[in-house]
Amino acid sequence: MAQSSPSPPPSPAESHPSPLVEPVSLALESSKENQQPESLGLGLPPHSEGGKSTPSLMALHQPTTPLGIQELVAMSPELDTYAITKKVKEVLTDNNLGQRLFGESILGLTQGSVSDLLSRPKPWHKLSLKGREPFVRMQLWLNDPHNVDKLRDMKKMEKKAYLKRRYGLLSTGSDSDSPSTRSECVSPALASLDMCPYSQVKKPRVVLGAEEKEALRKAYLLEPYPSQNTIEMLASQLNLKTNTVINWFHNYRSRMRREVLMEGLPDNDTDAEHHSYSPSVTRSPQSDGEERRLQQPSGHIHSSRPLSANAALPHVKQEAIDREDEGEEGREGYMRQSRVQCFSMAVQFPQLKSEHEDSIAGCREPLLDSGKSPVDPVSFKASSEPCRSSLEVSLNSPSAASSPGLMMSVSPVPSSSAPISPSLPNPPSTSTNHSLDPNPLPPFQSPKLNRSTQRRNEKMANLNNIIHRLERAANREETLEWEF
DNA sequence: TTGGAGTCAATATC
DNA sequence: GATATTGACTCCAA
Repeated sequence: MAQSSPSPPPSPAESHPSPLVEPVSLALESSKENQQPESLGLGLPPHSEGGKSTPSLMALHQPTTPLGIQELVAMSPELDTYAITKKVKEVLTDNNLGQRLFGESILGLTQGSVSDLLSRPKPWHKLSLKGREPFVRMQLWLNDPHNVDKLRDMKKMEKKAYLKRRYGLLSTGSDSDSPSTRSECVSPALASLDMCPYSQVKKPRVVLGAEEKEALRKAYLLEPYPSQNTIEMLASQLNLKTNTVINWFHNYRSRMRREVLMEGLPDNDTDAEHHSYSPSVTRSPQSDGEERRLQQPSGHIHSSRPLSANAALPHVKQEAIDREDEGEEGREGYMRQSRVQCFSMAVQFPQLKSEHEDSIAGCREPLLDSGKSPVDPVSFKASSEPCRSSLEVSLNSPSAASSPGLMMSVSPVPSSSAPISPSLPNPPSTSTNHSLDPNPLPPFQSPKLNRSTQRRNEKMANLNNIIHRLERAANREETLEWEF
């Protein structure tokens, strides 16, 4: 915090992420001095509420507003999170203002969170109320004509405070606003010297090695939702705590899900092509919602009842479209298409199976190349879910050739979880046996789109490979040994 | 109890 | 030094 006692955040009652990061009262406060009502609104899109001020916005114009940010969020019309983050980044960059300052002063978030938000904003409709809060704050801030000035002032004050602290002009205990203060205190060096009270509570951060991550990714490909048993085995094989493995799976699912949400964004400067989530290096084409809906109702997509292709695909398409979120036609349409395409490819799999009974070795390679192109985690649940409870995974490190030393023995249940329908109508611009072809599409798109498509297809191929293997195992009741 | 969402904060990278 | 990544954590809902 730049100020030792910034004015209280708009909603004192609600949770602030950290005592260290208390936002100033942002635009709410600014309304006291700049009574420019139209500039303080949330930037209502024309379609929302007829473009008129909502009660929340009206309240914003009153300095004594009793409304907290949560109320504002609850009453806020849909905001374009991408546009907001884009604009915020622009303003911050143009004015040489850092994410940390902005986050702590305006959003009440730490730098890492701000970075995350700015580079990977979720669509508004995918956000919880709490998740929308920062975007409302950003919008309010953007609408404040003096936003930059205020932030600059804070920057100056923060610098002053820092210098004072640094040169002992201020008692060290008097302000805890700067993260640097704390980080100094908890630096490993100090911690190890027991010079800091925090050292007694702070655990050293676990840093997973590349091999461990790789192994976890591969395990994830097999079981995105591993059983306790699997987790424990993974943990012991990798010499990690079970909690670490659990956390890793949580985080990975969550982050992959978010990557999926980013898929098909319009070409703002957070172009989906350019900020892929590193753990996966690539992204997945399906969303969480899709994942769930595909495994839902009467079961899974892997119905044991043979479905006619012609019946299945339109149904799936319709379902995907029906449940797809309203609005954002461009993005969503794009995502929709890829999801449907991916799904339809997945359902085609049984057909492929017969064509590639002996292709396990061949299939393995793309799977193992997960650093390059892991399968869509999100969609994977849909595909793997039926097998989930039936996958017995055992790890035998010594026998594995690759470095993490992991081997899984997969013993799926018999065919109740098995395959779906055979041939489906081919999605446009894909070939009939594309699922094992890493680059099935002709380069008919722009280089950027083409790369994206290729990547997506690789992922689809991987997904199908996995499904293929699971299906085979299920059908043959055989045990597959999956090498890591 | 489990999983998703959101976040912190240490660390890595630019 | 600023930003990105990521393991860990809290909260909440099912």
